[in-house]
Amino acid sequence: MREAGVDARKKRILQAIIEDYVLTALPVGSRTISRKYETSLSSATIRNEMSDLEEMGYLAQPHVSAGRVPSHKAYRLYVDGLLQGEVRADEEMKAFFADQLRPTEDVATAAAQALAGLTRYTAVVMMPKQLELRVSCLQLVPMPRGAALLVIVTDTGAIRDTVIRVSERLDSDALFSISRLLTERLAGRTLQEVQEMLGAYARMNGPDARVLEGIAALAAQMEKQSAQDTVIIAGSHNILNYPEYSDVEKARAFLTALEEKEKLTHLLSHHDAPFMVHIGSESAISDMQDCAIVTAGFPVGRGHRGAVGVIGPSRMPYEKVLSALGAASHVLGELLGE
Amino acid sequence: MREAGVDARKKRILQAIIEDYVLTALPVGSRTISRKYETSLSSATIRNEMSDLEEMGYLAQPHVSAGRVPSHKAYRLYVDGLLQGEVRADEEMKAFFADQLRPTEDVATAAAQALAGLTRYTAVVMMPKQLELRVSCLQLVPMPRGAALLVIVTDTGAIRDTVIRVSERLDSDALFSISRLLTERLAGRTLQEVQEMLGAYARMNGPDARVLEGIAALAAQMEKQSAQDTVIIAGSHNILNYPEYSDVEKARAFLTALEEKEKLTHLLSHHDAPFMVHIGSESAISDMQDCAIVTAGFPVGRGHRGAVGVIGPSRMPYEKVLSALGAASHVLGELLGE
DNA sequence: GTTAGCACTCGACGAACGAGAGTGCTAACA
DNA sequence: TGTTAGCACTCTCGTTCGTCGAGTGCTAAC
Repeated sequence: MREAGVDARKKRILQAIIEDYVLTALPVGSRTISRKYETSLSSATIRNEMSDLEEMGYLAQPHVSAGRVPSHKAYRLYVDGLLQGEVRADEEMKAFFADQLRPTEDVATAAAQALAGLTRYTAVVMMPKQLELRVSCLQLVPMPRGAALLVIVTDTGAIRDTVIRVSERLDSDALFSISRLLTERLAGRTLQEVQEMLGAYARMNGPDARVLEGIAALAAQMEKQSAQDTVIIAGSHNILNYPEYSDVEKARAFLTALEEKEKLTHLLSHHDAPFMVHIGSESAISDMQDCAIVTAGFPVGRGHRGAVGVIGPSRMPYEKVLSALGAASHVLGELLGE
Repeated sequence: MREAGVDARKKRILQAIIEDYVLTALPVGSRTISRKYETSLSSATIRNEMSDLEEMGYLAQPHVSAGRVPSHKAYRLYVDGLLQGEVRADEEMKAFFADQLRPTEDVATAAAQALAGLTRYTAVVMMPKQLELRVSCLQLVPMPRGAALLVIVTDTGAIRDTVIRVSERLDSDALFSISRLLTERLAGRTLQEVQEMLGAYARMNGPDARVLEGIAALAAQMEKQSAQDTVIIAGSHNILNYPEYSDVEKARAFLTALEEKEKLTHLLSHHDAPFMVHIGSESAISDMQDCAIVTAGFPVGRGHRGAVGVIGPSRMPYEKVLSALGAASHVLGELLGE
């Protein structure tokens, strides 16, 4: 083995192969490259180079008389090249977001949907778990027919609500007094503490124990939900648009794998670099072997970080996806960071 | 044509064919029926009967040497028979619901998910549009860092909220005073009126016009959403479990058709009988030609009716689906009716 | 180092064919 | 008159075989 390096020309050829394959999903032959990309070289020359690249593990042949297909290693080289450069945030994506800024918790959902819609891939957003959430405000809003909406707001701005039954006698002023009392007593406490305190009260208190029970239940639910990373998925069946998944069994396996969110969470929660790209088997999720997962992190306050990602076939226009992700993570960071 | 009727034996045979076909999705031969169902008759006899049934339009042959497949007309006869009898509400389904009674608006979502999970088909819930919604209460809940959660509750118990920015000077008492004032002025008004009134105020009022604008925007959004029937879909990719959709193109067409909710809405909103079954082309949604849609209505108050439905291949265990739907509509009616 | 030429390989596609499933028809039977 | 056995017939499915074409690797010439 005299020459082990990937020289500039090999790199150009490899890039051409990748770009052609991303477009067509068909093995790329030497003639195609010679015609469409490296017009100054003949197909024979390209063949020699391709042969070298195959030996180095960057290309593979589905069978001997087919063209070449880029390997995971090739995508990796290509993507690393992209990540070296500046990732430019996609302006279209940013504009898309700007229109529908709704600073409630469901920005994450909106972001996932926007990303899935624009990239035509599957998008995921991971919101990290938040331990030790402290109650900031607690309010009962009157509703018709002896009901009330119980709202809990935490110091991080998380909101959760539920409808509870209350005595018909309580009018809106009474509910406000109760709210104020409860907020005074409970503000600054963790959800855990709130549950404990209310458990104690509820056993003593007679008539309006229902309210306290409702609060305890909501606090419990809120604590449970916030104690684990949550993953939001959008555009899951975009995958059906790609020939890689023209087999229903594969598509089903993919969709089922998406439902089991643990692995996805794991992948998304170890996110140090601004962008990460997991290609093929690197992702360690079976049923997603020929997928790539491109992710970007964003701050959500208190030093925690969430992540947003796009899942599609390894054959993916990484540059576009990266810039869309850049825009999404930027906007999410602005909305959800401190 | 001497005898035009479907006598009892023909009916039994037809039923056997349908039930076998529902299980296997394979054309049913005369031998199968003679062996598994009508053991006292020979296959030749069954063949004669099947031939008659085919002539009457109840059966079809994919090709001459295959077994028979029930036609839409056959399903129709079968289903009409079922609908004559009592539809027993599925106890498992009911129990499932009882566990997670959450009387907020997302019961509809929960119902759809439960139904999709238990039937393994696609489930839809339609909530009818509500015109002339009147505000019952309006409340600002303090949030950290100069924000507030604005909650609007209507006389029907519908809730919508959004986060708005407010002056940092406003503490929870101030917000309550504003809430009380606003509720006094606006309670009983329609969402339309609220928007008009606030538009007028906001132009005059200086500093806290933001709050009024926020309310007007939320009222507008709420009015827009409630002015049209909304459809909630769950388990859309359950369809991939059935051989009818082993072709990716078909599956994709189906999923795309689901996204366009107008036709679905139309189908679900004309719901007079307690149960309705649309089979095949009856449903008039292309891309769902070999589907059946089974629906049940439920009351949502004010004389309006919502509907819950299950969409799957025509080959469907109608009895089970009907009883699951019965349970779902019963529970939804109890939670959402007056 | 590059290129033209050529033999070779392998998958896709279509035709031919046998096996198997299921039918319709006829004739015999109760 | 209704039921059944028997049989010829039809059609699909899977297999095999041969052809076509795309694309390669190798060699020799530039």
